Amino acid sequence: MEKPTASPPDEQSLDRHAFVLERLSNDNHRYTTGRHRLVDALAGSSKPLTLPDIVAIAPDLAASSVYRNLEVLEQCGVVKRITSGSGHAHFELAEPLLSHHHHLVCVDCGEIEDVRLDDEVEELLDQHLNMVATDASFKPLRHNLDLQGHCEKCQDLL
Amino acid sequence: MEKPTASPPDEQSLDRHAFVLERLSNDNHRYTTGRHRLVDALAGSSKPLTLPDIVAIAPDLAASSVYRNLEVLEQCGVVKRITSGSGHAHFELAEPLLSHHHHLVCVDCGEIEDVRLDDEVEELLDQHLNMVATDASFKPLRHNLDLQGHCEKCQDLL
DNA sequence: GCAATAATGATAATGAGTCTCATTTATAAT
DNA sequence: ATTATAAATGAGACTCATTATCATTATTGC
Repeated sequence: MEKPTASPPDEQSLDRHAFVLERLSNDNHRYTTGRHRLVDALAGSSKPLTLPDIVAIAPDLAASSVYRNLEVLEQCGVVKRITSGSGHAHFELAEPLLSHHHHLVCVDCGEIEDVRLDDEVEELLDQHLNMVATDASFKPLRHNLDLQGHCEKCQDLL
Repeated sequence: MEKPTASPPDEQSLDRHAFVLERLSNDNHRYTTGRHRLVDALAGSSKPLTLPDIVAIAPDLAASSVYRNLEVLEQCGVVKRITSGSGHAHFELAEPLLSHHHHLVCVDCGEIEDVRLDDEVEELLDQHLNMVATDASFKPLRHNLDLQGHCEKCQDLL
């Protein structure tokens, strides 16, 4: 066989997998097919996914392995965990793989959507956050900003 | 006896309790001594508290009742729940009782501290968030912003 | 005071996430 | 290639924060 991959490896996914491989290797981890599939599932979605979402997309992945791998990938900086409180955590690709953005969190159904802010706003925000962090002797790593409210779907259900 | 309260009821706490009473009454709930104690515990701390924190401060409160009352108070808009992912949720008084602020979340020990941003930054942020929400047909209720990093205490442990 | 109703608290139940461990798979060395 | 070494897998047991249950107790309206 030549290359009967289900999804043709476009340039983007090549870059992505190269990046993931490097991050994993740096920490003496292997880029197994299970992890590959997990990354593909996350990359294939425009929204952050829960564990049931992931298993629904890739039913042959074992839940326990997915949880373990999400943790490994999170520590390597490949995956970001979003804990909005209601039930399951959500997961998405981390910042170098997905550009910096924030979330619209629906308080009704728990779904999460991505949004991006203007660079100038983001920059101003960062400056001020660094200021207040310094005042508190706090060493900042990253910031999270989310907007809670009602998503379009849940507004219709009224 | 006249007024042998442990903490003398200053003006602030009178206001606070009047506010809580109104919010509870509006929803046909009673402002019992247990709920009073819970509000006092939250009001007496400069940081958001976990359930173990609360029970440590007021050991005569039953955990199950505290959880139940936190939920009731949350729905009445008196308490705000903060879920940072690591173990216990944190709780603090909600916005009308505590001025608008954000959080420094320590990724090592999980402690949460309050920070306030300049009004102008906050306003600009709100404007932009409303804009992107409108674009996504999303009805915003509130925003959360937190800075993750290492708190002063945990930096010393290196 | 006397219903009617809500709150309490001890305990059981839930469920998302983690741990275990025997088996499988991938890397490294010879 | 073959083996030796180490990591990954997957099924299920387990944890533990949070919720639900329910009999008892407290509070409010009449």
